[in-house]
Amino acid sequence: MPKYNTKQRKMLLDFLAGHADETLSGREITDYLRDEGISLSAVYRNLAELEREGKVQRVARDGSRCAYYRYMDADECRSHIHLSCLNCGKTYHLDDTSSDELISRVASSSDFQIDRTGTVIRGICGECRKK
Amino acid sequence: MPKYNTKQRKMLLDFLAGHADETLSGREITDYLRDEGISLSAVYRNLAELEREGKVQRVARDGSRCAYYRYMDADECRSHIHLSCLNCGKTYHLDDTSSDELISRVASSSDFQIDRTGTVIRGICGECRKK
DNA sequence: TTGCGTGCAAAGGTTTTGCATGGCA
DNA sequence: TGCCATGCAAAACCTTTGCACGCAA
Repeated sequence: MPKYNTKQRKMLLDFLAGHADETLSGREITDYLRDEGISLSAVYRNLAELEREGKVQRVARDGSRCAYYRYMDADECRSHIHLSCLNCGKTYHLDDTSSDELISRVASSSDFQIDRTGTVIRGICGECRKK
Repeated sequence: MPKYNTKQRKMLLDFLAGHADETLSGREITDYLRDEGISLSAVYRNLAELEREGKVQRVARDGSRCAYYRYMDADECRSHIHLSCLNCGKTYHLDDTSSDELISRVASSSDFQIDRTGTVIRGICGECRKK
């Protein structure tokens, strides 16, 4: 938990809040915000801090070399499983009932306890499939 | 597809076959095999080739900066979903029936088409939970 | 013998870190 | 004012690439 609420931290949180459910790299975030006055290292340090606080989730994309960050603005994100579109990068939420069902089904058939917040199911979303 | 079957490629395939269902980084693999005579770049080049051939899957682990590689020795790996233990790193296989069910359930409740081979569900396996 | 694959070293890209400075409390 | 967080640059790290040599066919 930081002691000072700096202008950089504010602008980063602002930006992330406006881009919830998207996954962005440190580079991408900095590119968006550089003009407003934040350095690459400040972005990384703040993201690391936010991750520790549980407000940001660091996710890995298979093809890519760098890490991506996802903002979790509400507690709702902690209770259900996330679906990430391989095409557009957007995050979708599997509703609680389905999440519960999925978890208990896997638990009973394979003796495996799914990590709710940690797993990201990959695939193609309905939007992208239409195209 | 390579033209020559070099000693390095053979030893890599041998090693991977003996470590199926584990996820290993390029560095780790090289550390195991360096004494037998293979360089880091040869490991990476062969892994890239094997990935193109579909024999190796490159997976990203959330915490880590580097890529991990998983050997898929049989076609069975292409039909079902994988479960990866966050504690021991081992890969488990969700049986076909459960995989199908899971996929169709998510498809109908969220209009989301799961990528069978691409998604890795994270959690804790039965073995590790006992401890 | 031919030319592909290797080893080495250097380059490339991402993330972290050290240190002096500036800004929040 | 005190000291935390920033910016900059350098370092650390993983991966890719260029080039000359060695080895598989």
